[in-house]
Amino acid sequence: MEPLSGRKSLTDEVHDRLVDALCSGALPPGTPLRQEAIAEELNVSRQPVLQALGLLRRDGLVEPMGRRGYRVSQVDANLVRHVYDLREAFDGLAARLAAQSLDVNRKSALRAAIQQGHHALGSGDTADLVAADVAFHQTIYRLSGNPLLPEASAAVWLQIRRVMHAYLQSGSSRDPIWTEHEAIADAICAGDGDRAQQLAINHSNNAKLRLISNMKDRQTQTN
Amino acid sequence: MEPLSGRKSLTDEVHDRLVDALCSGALPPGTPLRQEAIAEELNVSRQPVLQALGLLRRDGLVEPMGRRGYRVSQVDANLVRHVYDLREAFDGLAARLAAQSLDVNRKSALRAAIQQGHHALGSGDTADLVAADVAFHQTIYRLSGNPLLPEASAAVWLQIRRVMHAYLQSGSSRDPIWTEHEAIADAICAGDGDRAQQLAINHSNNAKLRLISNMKDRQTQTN
DNA sequence: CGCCGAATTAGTGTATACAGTATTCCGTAC
DNA sequence: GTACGGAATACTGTATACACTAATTCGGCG
Repeated sequence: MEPLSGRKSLTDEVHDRLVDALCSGALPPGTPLRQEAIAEELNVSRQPVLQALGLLRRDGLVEPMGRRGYRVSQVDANLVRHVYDLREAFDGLAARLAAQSLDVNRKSALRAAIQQGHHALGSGDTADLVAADVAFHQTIYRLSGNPLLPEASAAVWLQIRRVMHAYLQSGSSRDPIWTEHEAIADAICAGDGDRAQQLAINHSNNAKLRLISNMKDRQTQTN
Repeated sequence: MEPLSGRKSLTDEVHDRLVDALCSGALPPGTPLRQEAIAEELNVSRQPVLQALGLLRRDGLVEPMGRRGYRVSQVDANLVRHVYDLREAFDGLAARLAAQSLDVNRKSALRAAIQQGHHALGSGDTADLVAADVAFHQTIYRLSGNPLLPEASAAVWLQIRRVMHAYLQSGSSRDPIWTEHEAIADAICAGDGDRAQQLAINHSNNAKLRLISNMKDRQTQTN
């Protein structure tokens, strides 16, 4: 039996809740965050909130404003570029390793993830779409067999969630993402590490370009 | 003027102190860690220690043992492989970006780092050698212009510090490292992104092989 | 002598209390 | 009317106190 360590600490729960709020746009960039208000909102003491905010600061989602509380950090095209440069490295590595792995049921795992993606495409719910995308890539990470990969990329993926949510919600095209996903999955199942890596890199690059272009459109739109 | 925010929190200071102790081998793998003892040792309350241990858990340097405290996490060849697979991705990206950057004084920065390395080689102190190696690669990270890179790779580099310290202390050859460093620096200064990336990848790969072989030697030696 | 179960203990995570500091606000001088 | 300086304020971060839980010990029973 596994140790059944499902009982998370309040700090982690607060962290998760804040992450969800930040990535879904419920707390847009610039929003001030005060520990006491959050603690009251979640019915916990300030202590777990303090720690969760410290983690979010490390994740780059939040920045301290002097001694006068925290603030949701801004997102600009430069940040997106840096985030996706890192993602390119993570995804490339993961795809290559996953293709080289000899996990027998990797095909079924990838197929299930793609299935979830098509389901989300059908529902059209933005949150579902983001969740399915994240799940697909986390699946590859898991198949890579490198247990450090998810943790190392966690902060980057939080930023990706935030940016992707805004992108998808703006009503941009959603299909190319999942056709690219299928190509990556095929290469992994075929055991072609080089091709999988290259496709993953291209996928990240395409996403980056789509996002930045979309951001500029939205920016000029609001001017 | 910069905000002069040099005054770090106690949590961060405790974290740094523990990191040093873990990476220098003062707290070898398996050592149990109790919050109260650490707090007393450092003359702080248990609160910053609790938070620092939480960070170390995320970094993978420490693991909780039930409700009976923490323990310094183990190091084995598999972990080293995973750590260096990730390092390969980080270093490759950083070297490529640094070569493409147009920072005018990157040459002097790299030269200074190599200078520090030669100085450490002369002194022969293990801690200095590790510090110089870390500083060299952090310099490349900084030159890459990607501000997320240091934070994203932080946990991996803590593991590297730990492993490298043990390796260098075992009296293994130290020169090849710095000749490889010079080659990487040359490629970056020449603006050859592809070559810099490939050299960085090879460097990481060589280090991985050296480390794993050394670990196996030491293991059979102690049997 | 070994095994089971209650009492003890050791150690964490959370809540509350405290202290300190940057920011704000306001009164005063110029 | 504006600039300066000091008091008030609004936060954070740290220390202490509390609660709870799993491991350990020890006594009774088979």
